[in-house]
Amino acid sequence: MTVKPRVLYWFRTDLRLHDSPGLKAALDLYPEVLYPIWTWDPQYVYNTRVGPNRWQFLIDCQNDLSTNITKLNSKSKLFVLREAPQTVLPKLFKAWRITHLVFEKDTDAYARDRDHEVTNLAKKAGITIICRQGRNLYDPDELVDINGGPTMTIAQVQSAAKKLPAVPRPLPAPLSLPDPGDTSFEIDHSLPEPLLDRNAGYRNSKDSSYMSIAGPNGDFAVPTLKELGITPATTPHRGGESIALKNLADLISDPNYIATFSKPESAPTAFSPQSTTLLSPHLHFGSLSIRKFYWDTEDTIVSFSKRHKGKATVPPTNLTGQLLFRDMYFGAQASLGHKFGRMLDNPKCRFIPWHLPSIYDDKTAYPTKYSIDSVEADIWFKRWQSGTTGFPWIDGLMRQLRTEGWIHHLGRHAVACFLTRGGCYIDWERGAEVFEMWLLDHEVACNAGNWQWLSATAFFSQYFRIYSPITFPAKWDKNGDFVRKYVPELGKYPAKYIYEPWKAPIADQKSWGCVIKGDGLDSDVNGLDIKVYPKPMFDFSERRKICLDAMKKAYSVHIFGDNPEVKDGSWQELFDNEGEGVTKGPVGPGAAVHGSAVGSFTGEITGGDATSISELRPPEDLKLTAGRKRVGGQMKLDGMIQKKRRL
DNA sequence: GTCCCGTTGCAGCC
DNA sequence: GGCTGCAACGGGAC
Repeated sequence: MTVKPRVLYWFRTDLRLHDSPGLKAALDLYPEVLYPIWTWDPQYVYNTRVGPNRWQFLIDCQNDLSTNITKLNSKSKLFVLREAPQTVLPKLFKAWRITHLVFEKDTDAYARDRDHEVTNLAKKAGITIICRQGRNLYDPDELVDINGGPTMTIAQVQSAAKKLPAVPRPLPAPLSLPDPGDTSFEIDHSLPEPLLDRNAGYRNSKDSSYMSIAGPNGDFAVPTLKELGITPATTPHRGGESIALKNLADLISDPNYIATFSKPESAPTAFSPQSTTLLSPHLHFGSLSIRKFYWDTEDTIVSFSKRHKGKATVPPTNLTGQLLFRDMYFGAQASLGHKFGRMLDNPKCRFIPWHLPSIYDDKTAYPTKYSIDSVEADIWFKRWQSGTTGFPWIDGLMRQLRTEGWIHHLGRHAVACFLTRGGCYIDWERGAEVFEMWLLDHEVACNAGNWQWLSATAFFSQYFRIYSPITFPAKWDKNGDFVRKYVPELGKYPAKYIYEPWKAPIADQKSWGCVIKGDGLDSDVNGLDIKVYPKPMFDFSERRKICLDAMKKAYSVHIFGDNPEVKDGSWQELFDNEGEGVTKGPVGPGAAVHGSAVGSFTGEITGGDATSISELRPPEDLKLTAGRKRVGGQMKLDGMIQKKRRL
């Protein structure tokens, strides 16, 4: 007599019912019972840099999926387990007499480690594992095999794709699901190791209910932000398969938009509506299938092309091309693993002696802190993060990112170029950490890849192409509507001064209700009803020149993350910094410290509370690491007096 | 070795 | 809106 399969379907990055190759494989087993589960690991919840907006988006996705599962089977729903998969799954195998564990392939470096461990545990328990690829157009591992290494150009992806099977058509959502079995169980709850709580800045209470495996009511319900003790989300963008499919359908109903889309020509200043699809968060959480996106788009393009010969755009600038870039970054990560997410050991990432370099953990080689080689650079970094650089375009973008969790791709270019090779000369890993915390659509591979691209450390090398925070936005938005929306204190400024308000005469500034003054810490002027917007934190053209020279030098040295000089510190001898030392900070690239040695101070990325635009806090709120205090006209920094720079 | 190209720069000129 | 010079990179095709 054959035993009917009892299946655990483990949802991870596929929070949907449509086009789920994994779910189809599970149903094809004709199981006796099927438990749709999600494991929510407290260790991950506390230790991963994630702001309230992304948690909320995930919770939206889970709630929507749970509702949709119940529609297929009134006894079923998404069973959320609040324990690490590595510990809870073996217990479930036993308690629920499971025969099969089914999940979707995940090539993220950390996910591979986790899945490897889970697979071994399942094997030990005699469980059959079924794993299907549904996260990318092409299986990243196959892409890498065909390419013969990490995919570093879009041409490599396109050429490898030609040799791979066509992208499969999306699968329909199932019409019914088998019953879940008896969900009662008696197992010991494994509490996580002492928690680091990287998101303490977002947490307004220490929850205890969270620490129960099946939730406070024992019903495996999706947790709420309140249960997680996290401040409410501020983003208007909401998650879930239902919303994703509706948004996609709305876009597809405009074939002209779909077929003539060209990313470089889409305005980064557009909001309400934005100029791109804003479907990336759904691709990240899997509430939208990439194959559904691809084929709905491709079919629309083909049909449009028949009617309008030569008018449709093509990859890589068109919509399907955007998906190829996603696969390119996944391919790079699939090949390079953990080291793709950082400079150290990364053979493709150029070494550049940025300010605020990472201090890598000796054991894991992960950056845990950063070295404050230049106090001024740390202040620039915090001002960048908080949207108080004094450059309205940069600040508007960072405030949009912080409150809404999404900014246009070219906006990301602008702020990333500004932080790294085109302004502050700060380590791209600092920027990537902030994006990781705040972006709804944060994808490890795409984030690390794009930051390396923009910092011209990998993928891209024309470092002399620098985005101006003044002329670039003006090209799209002469009137500065974007700035008026996200930097409302400048709302009354005329278009002439909207991107460089410091050039306006003081009397005019006053009459427009906002004076350009200080460094972002000032909140009012003599208690009058006049707002304050900071002076630019540096002379952009001066910094541009300094960065260009420094990049030229770094390119001539030509060493990468896996060069021994990077690890042993002897890279310093290769860089002739002509006196621009560790503590000279204010101008020029600092002689950064990597590996063992540590600068005068160390910093850590912390979350600020995401509030509405009008309530955004100054950079102090983001906990200036070096403990900045106002002392007269000077900044006191843990005993060091740093003369304030004036333009 | 040379040439051409690379999803998304800028300023000045016409 | 399109062109060129800027000072100039790396990889691949030939």
